[in-house]
Amino acid sequence: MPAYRPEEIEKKWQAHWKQHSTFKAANHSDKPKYYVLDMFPYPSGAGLHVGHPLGYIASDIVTRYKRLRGFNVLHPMGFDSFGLPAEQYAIQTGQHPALTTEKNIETYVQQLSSLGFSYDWSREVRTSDASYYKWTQWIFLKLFNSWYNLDTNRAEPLTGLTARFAESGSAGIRAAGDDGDRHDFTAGQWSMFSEKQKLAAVLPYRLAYQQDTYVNWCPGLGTVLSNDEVKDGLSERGGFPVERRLMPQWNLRITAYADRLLAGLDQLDWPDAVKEMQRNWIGKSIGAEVTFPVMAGAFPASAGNNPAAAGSNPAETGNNSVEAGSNPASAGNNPAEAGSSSAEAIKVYTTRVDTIYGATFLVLAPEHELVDVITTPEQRTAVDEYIAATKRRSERDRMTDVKAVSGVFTGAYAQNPVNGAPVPIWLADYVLAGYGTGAVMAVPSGDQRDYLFAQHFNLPIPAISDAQQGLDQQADPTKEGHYINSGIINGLTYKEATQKLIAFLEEKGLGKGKVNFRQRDAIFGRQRYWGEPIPIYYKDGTAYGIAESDLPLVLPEIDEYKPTETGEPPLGRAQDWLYKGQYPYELSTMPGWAGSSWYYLRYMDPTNEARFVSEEAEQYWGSVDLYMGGAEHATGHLLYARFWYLFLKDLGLVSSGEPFQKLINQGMILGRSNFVYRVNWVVQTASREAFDQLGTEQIVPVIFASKGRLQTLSDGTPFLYPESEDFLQGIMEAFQAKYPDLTLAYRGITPIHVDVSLVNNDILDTEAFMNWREEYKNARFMWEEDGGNYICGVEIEKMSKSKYNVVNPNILIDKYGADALRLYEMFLGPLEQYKPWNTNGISGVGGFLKKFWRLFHPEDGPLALTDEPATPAELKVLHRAIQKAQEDIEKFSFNTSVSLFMITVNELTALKCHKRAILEPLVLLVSPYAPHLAEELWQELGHEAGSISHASYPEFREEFLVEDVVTYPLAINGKVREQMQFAAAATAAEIETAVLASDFLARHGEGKSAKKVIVVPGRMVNVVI
RNA sequence: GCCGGAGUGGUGGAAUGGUAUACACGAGGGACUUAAAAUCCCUUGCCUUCACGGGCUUACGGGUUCGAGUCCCGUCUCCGGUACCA
Repeated sequence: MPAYRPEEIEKKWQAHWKQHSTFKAANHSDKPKYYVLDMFPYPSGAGLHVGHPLGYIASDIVTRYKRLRGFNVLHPMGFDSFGLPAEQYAIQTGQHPALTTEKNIETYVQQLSSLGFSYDWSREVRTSDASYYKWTQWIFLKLFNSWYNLDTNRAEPLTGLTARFAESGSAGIRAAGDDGDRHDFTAGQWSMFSEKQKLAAVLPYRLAYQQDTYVNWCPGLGTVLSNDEVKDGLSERGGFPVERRLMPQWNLRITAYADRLLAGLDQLDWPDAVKEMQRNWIGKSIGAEVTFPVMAGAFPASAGNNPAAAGSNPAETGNNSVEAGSNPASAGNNPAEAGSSSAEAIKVYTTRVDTIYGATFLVLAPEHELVDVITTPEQRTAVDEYIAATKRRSERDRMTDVKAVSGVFTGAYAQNPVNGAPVPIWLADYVLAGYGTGAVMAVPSGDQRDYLFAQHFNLPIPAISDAQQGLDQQADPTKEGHYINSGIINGLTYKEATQKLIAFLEEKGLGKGKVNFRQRDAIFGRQRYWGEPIPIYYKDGTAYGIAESDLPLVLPEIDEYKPTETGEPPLGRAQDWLYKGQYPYELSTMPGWAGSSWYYLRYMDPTNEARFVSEEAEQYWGSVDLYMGGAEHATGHLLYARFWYLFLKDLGLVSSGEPFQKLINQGMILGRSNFVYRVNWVVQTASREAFDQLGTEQIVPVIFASKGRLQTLSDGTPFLYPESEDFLQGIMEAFQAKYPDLTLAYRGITPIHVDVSLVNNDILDTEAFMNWREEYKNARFMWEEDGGNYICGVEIEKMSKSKYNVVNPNILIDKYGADALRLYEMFLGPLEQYKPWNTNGISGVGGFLKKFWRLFHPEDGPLALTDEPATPAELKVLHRAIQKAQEDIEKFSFNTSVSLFMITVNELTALKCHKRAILEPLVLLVSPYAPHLAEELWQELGHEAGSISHASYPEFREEFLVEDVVTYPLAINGKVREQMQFAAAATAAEIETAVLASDFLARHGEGKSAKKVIVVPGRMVNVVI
């Protein structure tokens, strides 16, 4: 083969690999194992753009490198093939989502194959295949039939729990979850329960449980969404508004694992950013739960509509008062006498129990269950109105409107448990029903939100610490100093006070230390069609798991993919879809993250029909050694997958501690958008008649101004240079001549995205542009003043179809080859960094590949290598390359490896080296990056076809790098002035003597003498004067 | 606000505390060619000088050090995440 022809050799080797299953991995081997995993894609209709393969290329390089280093590597690929877009498309077109999905997967497989990835395709999984989701459903049933025992700190089968119920009732059982949902019973009562009652009693213990839950309901999509599927109050897919709604939902008790998910992060080799995001998401906080008893009876201060209006107005004692008397109890009407304790009590959660003496009011979430009970008749109307108003405000409003203070007084008072002071109870939507107890003790001097609230409603803001400052301006949450106005903790420090208060509250039974998590249980149902059916049926209104032997529960065919007329999920349309012919199935399906939470396990043993993965395969492959994927999955997929893994581990079904040992987030490749600048016109008619006469013809000239014709204001508004406006004058005059009844006026410039394929080096192909859009076919251009080109504007944005900046890898592969594309994507910059795409640079790596080829095929002739022994200079080039290529790949620095290869080839070209002894090892070095080229050359070198994939990496030998002579930079006070050569063996003292003996100082020392000489052996010499 | 990360030529970027700007793109000049493509050679951080050379430069201001793009303190800007979380 003469010249380098990627289009020929790449097809040849891709076919060879496929035919010979070159990359098939065995589940048994004497070699050490290595598992390289890519986050599997959702097969969208748009196919891959150049940004998608970045991570796949990097992981493929590691895979091929590890094979050369003697590992048995598992490197699979599959498809996360359940999902919303296929279903939305199905609703519009009636086409079954399975068909679109199948078609899209075909495109993906074709695109991935054309990049030369070394996947073991025999292990491909698809989450929408019944043979796969059978096991997703099976894991769900395991969750359904398990509970979390806090005494053993792990999940256990439900059978153990019911056995304990039968023996000793519910007493003494500590289970993860909310005890408030459960009821106490004795063994005797349990034995008297009906089956239905037993199941109802067990339900709140299950790890997969059904409960009325506040959900993110998205009317636009007709389904609920998880928190990580909602961005800024809109659905991530489609951008529809999302609202809060109370609905019965399936949940997974991920909160049982919060502590273990948090602790496990410490051992993982993951990016700090991702670990930190997971920590924040789990949101562990250590604090205390404190009980404030509600005061019963008509309370004098509640006579008015607002406590501030009543005679005992606490605010009158001063917003900034530091007197103990700022407590309403000391005001005129002493409520402590009027009210006595009632049966009700409000539990608050606080991380700052030390500030409790500064708690001058309580705030409940509007959804709090006691609101109805405690609201006084006088306040009833105001409270009802406030609750209604809160409901009307969508989640979105609440988020964009954070600063606005709103709230309402309930008329009720509670008693501060540490000093008996009555504190008014308010409602406000800044308190969230879903966190802590849904109630807070407000400490306006220590918390800014409480401060703003107190200020707005004129409530007192007493200081509680001698270190607090600026309370007339804002809250001061300091933990420094000593407490004041604080009863039993006066004079104490933060630590002392916290301990003393918790002890005091625990003794009185009014509080206890408590750990809280921000994380909620994961809502597991979606009211959609294209997902795994939840394997639950209903008998007499009670949920039962279907028998494992009846799995998979196959997704039924339906006529339309929309909700039913009665508002049930699409599965409600399925005809005769009943368990055992009589019991209705659960109609919601699993969320998108169900199938992706365990797919990496299925790859280990993808066709096993008896088990989700065989014990042997699971134990052989263990956990994933390298997981490559996008940072957008930091708190979704990566958390859920860890949760499922810990659960499976509790049941003894998997053997490692964590599923993904090392994680790398490849950075996003951004698009480089091009803009043209259209001149805007306004046409004014003299009369209505003049306008009517025009008809429909296009009369406004379409003019585009080149970038050099524009200036941009600091806010980004573009406008024409005045001299360029003269250009428009002629056009306006010509227009005037043609349409005397009309006037044409210039009204600024609008930048418009232009397809990047019509642009080269920011120069617009104006011919192609005019053919691009019908309305541009008569466009005129204001060229650059000098060159006569049309220069486009540039912006770096996310790649997307609507911005016309998507670059299709297929086109680049056709033009430059897959090896060039692989190299170029790696060459762009550090893997983890966000970086813009610029197709222009690819010619550089294209040139490199040709040069590399010419080392073997001089003048693009036939293979012509000599068997001459290599010179020291050539060996040095080779072994430096071996050393550095290894180092770079081990630290995932692929961009520097590519430039290393370029330097190496440049140097060998300069040395006119065509020696087998040098070039054969070089083929191995390059093979992970440019596998097709390497295969071709390897075969030409006389090796068996395809054998390079399992050859051995060349061995680095230090001795070839040893130099006899080292060139040292000589510096004066850190500034390099000259170079000098020394024998490699020279000692620091010898070098110092030689430098001082030379005329170096005389020439650069400004007549001063050396104070000190620093010699760094092998590095440099610095003379201090 | 809080938590991460990043600021180096016209551009993407390189640099275990030790010669800043490797490698590549782009640009300019030249060779080959009827021409173009392809290929090859030279120049290319800024200022100064006919030249040799000299000075300056890693967002900005300080500091540590014989020596700082790299470490420390402060400021600014950009990107990502997250938030009435009590």
